[in-house]
Amino acid sequence: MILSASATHALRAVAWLAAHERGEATLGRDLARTVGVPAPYLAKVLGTLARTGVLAASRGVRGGYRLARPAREIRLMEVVEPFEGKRARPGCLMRPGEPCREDAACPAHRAWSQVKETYLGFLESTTLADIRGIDTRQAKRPRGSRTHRGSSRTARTRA
Amino acid sequence: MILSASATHALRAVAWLAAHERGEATLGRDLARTVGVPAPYLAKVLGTLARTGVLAASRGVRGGYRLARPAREIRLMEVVEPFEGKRARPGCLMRPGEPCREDAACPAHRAWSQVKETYLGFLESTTLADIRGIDTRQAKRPRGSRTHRGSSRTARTRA
DNA sequence: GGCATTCTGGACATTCTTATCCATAATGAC
DNA sequence: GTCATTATGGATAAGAATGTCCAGAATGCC
Repeated sequence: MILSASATHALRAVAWLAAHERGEATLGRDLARTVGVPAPYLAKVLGTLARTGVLAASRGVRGGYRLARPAREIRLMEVVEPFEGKRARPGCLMRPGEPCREDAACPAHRAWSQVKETYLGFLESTTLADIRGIDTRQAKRPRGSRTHRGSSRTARTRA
Repeated sequence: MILSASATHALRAVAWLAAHERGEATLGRDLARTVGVPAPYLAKVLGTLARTGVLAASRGVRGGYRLARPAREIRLMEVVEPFEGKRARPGCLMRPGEPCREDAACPAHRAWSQVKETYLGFLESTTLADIRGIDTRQAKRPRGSRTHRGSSRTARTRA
C-alpha cells in the first residue's frame, strides 16, 4: 500500500477528474461513488485538496469540483503530501526524523537512498496527465469482505 | 519515514544485536536504552521478533535476547513484515488490495512498478550483516522536542 | 427575496497504532 | 527448594487515522 487511505482516495478522485475533464464541475457525491469511498469522508479530502489549490470548488446548483489547473501541471506529490505528512518525504532508515548521514555509509545506505530517490522521483515527476489513462473505479467487492486487516501484528494472539 | 515506528524500532534493535554479537545475551532494557525507545514497548516488539524466529530469547539471570541465526541469514523483510503487515508488500497504486493489472498500462504504471521493485528488492536482499556498520543509537533529543507531528493533515484548522 | 443545491466546518464515533502497567512464568544460582 | 532475575502475556490508556453526522454558508435560479 505505502500510501495512506486518504492519500489514495485523493489520488483516485483527482485522477478521475483528470480523465473526464469537461466543461461542467463534478459533484462530490458522484466522485465518491466512482471512487468507492463514503461520500462524507471524501468531502473532507476534497476540501483539503481545494484549500491546497489542486481543486477548484464551487457551490450551488451547477457547482462541484474541477481541477484548479491543467492536468499536466499538477504533480502527484502535490496531491499526496497534505495527507502523507512527513511520510511523503522519507528520511534516514534507522533514525527517522534525522537526514541520512553520508558519513555513516554502509551498503544499506546506498540501497536505501535509491529506494527514497525512486519513490520521491515518482511523486515529483509524474503528473495527473500521466495518470489520465487509469481506470479509477473501485472493483465491486465480494459483498461484505472487510479487506481482512490486522492478522499479523504485534497485538496478535498467536502466530 | 515509510516504515512504521514499530518496524523501525525492530530494525534498530536487531541491527544493534548484529553489530555487537558476543557470547552473552543482551538485556531488553539495555536494547531499549541504546535504541532510545521506552522499554515496555520494545519488549512487545522483541517478543514478536522472538515468536517470528528472528531472535532467541532466554529468561533468568544471564538471559536476554540474541539473534536466532547468523546475521547474514536474516533479511530485513523478515524483521519488518510482522509490523508492517500489508504495507510491507505494496500493491497497485490506485486500487490498493488488488494486484497491478498490466492491461491497465499507463506511463505511471511502469514508474510505480519500479518504485515497488526497488522497495521490495531492498527489504528482500539486504541482510543484517549489510547493516552491521550502522550506528543505531538514538541521537540525544533537544529535551522535550516531541518530534513535531500532525501539522498539515486533513483535520488541520487553517493551512 | 425565497428556495433548492452544493460545498464547508465542527463535533463526534470508531479503529489502529503506540505506549504503559502489572502479574506471572521460566531460568539459573545458591 | 528458594530466590533474584528476566522475558511473557493481558488489560488498559493515549493519540492518530479513518469515517459519520449535521448545521451553516455560498451560489444560482425563480
